[in-house]
Amino acid sequence: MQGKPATSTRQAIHEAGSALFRQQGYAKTTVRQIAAAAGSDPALVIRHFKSKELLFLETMQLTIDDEPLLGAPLEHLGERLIDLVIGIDGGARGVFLALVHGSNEPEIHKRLTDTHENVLIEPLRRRLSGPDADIRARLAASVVAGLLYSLWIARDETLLATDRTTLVARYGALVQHVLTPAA
Amino acid sequence: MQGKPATSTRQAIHEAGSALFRQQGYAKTTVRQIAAAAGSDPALVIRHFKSKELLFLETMQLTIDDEPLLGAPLEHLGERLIDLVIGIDGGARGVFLALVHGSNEPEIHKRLTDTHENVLIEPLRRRLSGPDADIRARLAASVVAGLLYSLWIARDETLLATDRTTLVARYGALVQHVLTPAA
DNA sequence: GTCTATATGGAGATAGAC
DNA sequence: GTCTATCTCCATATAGAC
Repeated sequence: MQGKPATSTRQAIHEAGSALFRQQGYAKTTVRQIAAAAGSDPALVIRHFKSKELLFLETMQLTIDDEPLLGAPLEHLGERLIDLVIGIDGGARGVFLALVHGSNEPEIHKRLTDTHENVLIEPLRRRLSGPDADIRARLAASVVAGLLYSLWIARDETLLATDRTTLVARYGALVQHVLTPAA
Repeated sequence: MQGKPATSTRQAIHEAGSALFRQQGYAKTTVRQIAAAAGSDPALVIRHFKSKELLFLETMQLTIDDEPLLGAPLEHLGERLIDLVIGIDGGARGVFLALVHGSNEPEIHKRLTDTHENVLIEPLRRRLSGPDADIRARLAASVVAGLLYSLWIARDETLLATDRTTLVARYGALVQHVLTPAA
């Protein structure tokens, strides 16, 4: 593995790190494992990314595709968001869990907080108006995060086995309820 | 520290471990730190508790005082629960966070799942009736967990700074909404 | 850019004298 | 029951030859 161009090695490390962090989390993943999985060695990992933590922060990023939310009618925003969130693929779920489990580390915690703000709160707030738009967006984000907590962190087997349509309808109605300003 | 009775040493280790796990989490707390804080040594920690993990599981336990919930009128259950949960003291909060952060470890994850079931879901289900009592209790537990997530895990500064009464009223109404059977 | 070898500093757990 | 000394294993990160 000597003649490999730099960009390839860097990318191989990036991909190996991303996969291992998602599967095992920050603490249990070692620089040696990443190097082995990338067909490289520990020194290269550090040389390319400065430290294990920086590699983690570079690979563990979550974004959301706004469009389904921006395009949805206001009165179906709750259902739409829950549908989006339940449909999140395994990769993004791994990133979320890695951030949560690793958030003992201050830098990782900061990333988790920013992600909560950018992925959940901000897209909602953009669709709301009125004096308490901000607090309503934050409360709704809490409710959505609660579902993620139950499904992925605590792993409530009953909810995991519940029909998706039911969950979207019932939980979505709840989110809708916080989003709607008091009459 | 030679003449100390066994029960004292054991208890000192128990207390030191409990405090350190709550403050620093599982991964960052070492057996050596626990021993030092207890005025003892690493060998005694293992001798008394078999392993670091078993000491963690023995010290990191959460329970809830049911009475305020059992005594509350059904139509104020939501508010009552949110009031209870927001008032949780720093010690219990530390235990919760240690369980969440440590839940990469299978045994710790099991403890977190059990705690979710026993502390949130079960007390609610006991107050509900009807065919979908179970699912309503689980959805309500999700909503409550969402608040814990926002306040303690993601640490939404705006929500943390929000007046307790407002939070109890608004978020409690939401919980109440899931708890109430569809008309 | 790459990789071998190593520096440096821990960790959890155990053996065995007191 | 207690503690000293140590075993064994592993980590992140770096130095320096190619």
